[in-house]
Amino acid sequence: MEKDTALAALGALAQGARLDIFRLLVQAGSDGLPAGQIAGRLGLPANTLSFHLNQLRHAGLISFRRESRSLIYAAEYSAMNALLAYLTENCCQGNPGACLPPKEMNHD
Amino acid sequence: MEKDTALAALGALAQGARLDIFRLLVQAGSDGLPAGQIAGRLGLPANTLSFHLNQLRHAGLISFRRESRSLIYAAEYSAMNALLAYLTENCCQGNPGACLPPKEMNHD
DNA sequence: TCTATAATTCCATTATTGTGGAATCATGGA
DNA sequence: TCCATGATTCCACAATAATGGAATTATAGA
Repeated sequence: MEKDTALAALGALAQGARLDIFRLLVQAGSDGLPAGQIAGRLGLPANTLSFHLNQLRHAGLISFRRESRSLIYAAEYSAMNALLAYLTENCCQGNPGACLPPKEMNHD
Repeated sequence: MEKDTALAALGALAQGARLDIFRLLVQAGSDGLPAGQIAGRLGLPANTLSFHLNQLRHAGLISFRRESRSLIYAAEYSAMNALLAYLTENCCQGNPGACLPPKEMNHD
């Protein structure tokens, strides 16, 4: 991942309303949520929400699709995972056991 | 993790110089690096570096210890890991297989 | 085509943040 | 005690970001 991409993503997440929006979408899964529903759940004015959705979108953290009159936003998990990887890259002089939490196997 | 803590950490990382500093320390491991060496490697004026180290420290992402005339800074891995966990909390309606990368076992 | 709804864009105001020069503090050695 | 070194704090200026009112665009139904 490029540094600029990571910076854009971190900058997008470093704001209360946007962090809430992003986590809401992360939790919602790939079905996503229409803008109006996000505004309702978080109590944000439509234009303010729109501004923040744009920031998240430009940072590559969310995407949207139109469904009739609604725009449905969803988290971009690949961007999120790339960011997490960037932060921990080459940690501890290449000995990640020293700092990363023990990973578990998937159970599926 | 508290939202405010996550916001502080993200805000601290959402800046070019600080992202470089933090990643340098993550890579350096728990031995850490003296401020002067960080300044040298990243080409930052001492006072500017000091300002950024303070931001990272207040966000809980790094800590320091004195060793003679040097202050040695080191990444706080627990804070980093808590942040990563916060971002992915309850993802995909509790079905993380849908968005998180497959975890592997440690080999040690 | 007229109206209602969902959402966005434009704009001005306010607040926050980053930067580096100069002064200061802390430590250790002569 | 005096000096050199490593680092921080103080301060003012410049740049960037967040907010919400009003106007605008897109879609669908009567």
